[in-house]
Amino acid sequence: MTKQRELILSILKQSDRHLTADEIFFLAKLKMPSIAMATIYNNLNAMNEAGMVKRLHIDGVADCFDKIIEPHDHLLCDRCGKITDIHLPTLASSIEASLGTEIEDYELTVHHICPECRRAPRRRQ
Amino acid sequence: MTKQRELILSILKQSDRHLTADEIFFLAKLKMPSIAMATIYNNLNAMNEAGMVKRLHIDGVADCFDKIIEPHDHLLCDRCGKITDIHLPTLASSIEASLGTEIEDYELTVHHICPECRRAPRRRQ
DNA sequence: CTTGAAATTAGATTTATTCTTATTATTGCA
DNA sequence: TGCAATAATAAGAATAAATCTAATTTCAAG
Repeated sequence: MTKQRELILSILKQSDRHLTADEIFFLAKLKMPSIAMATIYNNLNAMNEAGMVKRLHIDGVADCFDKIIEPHDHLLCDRCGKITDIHLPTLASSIEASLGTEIEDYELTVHHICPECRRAPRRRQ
Repeated sequence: MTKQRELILSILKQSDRHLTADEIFFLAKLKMPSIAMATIYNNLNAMNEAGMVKRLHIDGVADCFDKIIEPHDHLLCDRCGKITDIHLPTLASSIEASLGTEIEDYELTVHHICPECRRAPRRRQ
């Protein structure tokens, strides 16, 4: 565990949002000005492989990276773009039951219009 | 509905796979050599917005485009990368029930190891 | 203190996608 | 039919995310 990796991980852990590589790069540079973008990607990719973080693709946005606390899915508001974590604990097993076969993992992004946007519609900033 | 759009749509409809913009471009050029890549993207994006086709992001691969017949999800083999369509008709309503709110749509990619790969393991080609 | 392995840096490169501008096709209307 | 207005396309330049390369640095072990 290098200093750089520790830094990247702590940035992710301290954030309550999903960060892009670019945002992580910016935040990391504040504490370690010499850090390179390649290091960000090297570490994020390695940690993604190792299951320590999760790469997250949301349409029309650069890939984000998510700290892993417990398995969860994402709820995306199609109006404002806000992403909320959701927990659907029974989903994996119900997918397995439907398919009749064991699964490794899944990625689920649910689209909806969040309550705020229902009241006061507004395009994605 | 322009000739180009018709062509792109027919290519998608005739395919049993998910095609990348590049593959569509190649196939379209066979029938209409003057067609430009920008036209492929313009039309795919427009049709994606209109809900006629669906942009599909699979990790590590260029975005694919899927004809829309009926709502379905995708089963990805983590070994060979093969994508299979799956149908989980009750999922949307069970997500709605879990969340207690109406949803617009969802995207689900299930990861597994396909039967062939279980027998004779092999990396993604 | 050396050595060697592993990680990092810096920046060039790649590649999917979008943008721009000029051109072409299509439509509505006189 | 002719002509203006509109929309779509073509071609290729531009962009930006992500990866790769090669040189440098770090760090642990002897």
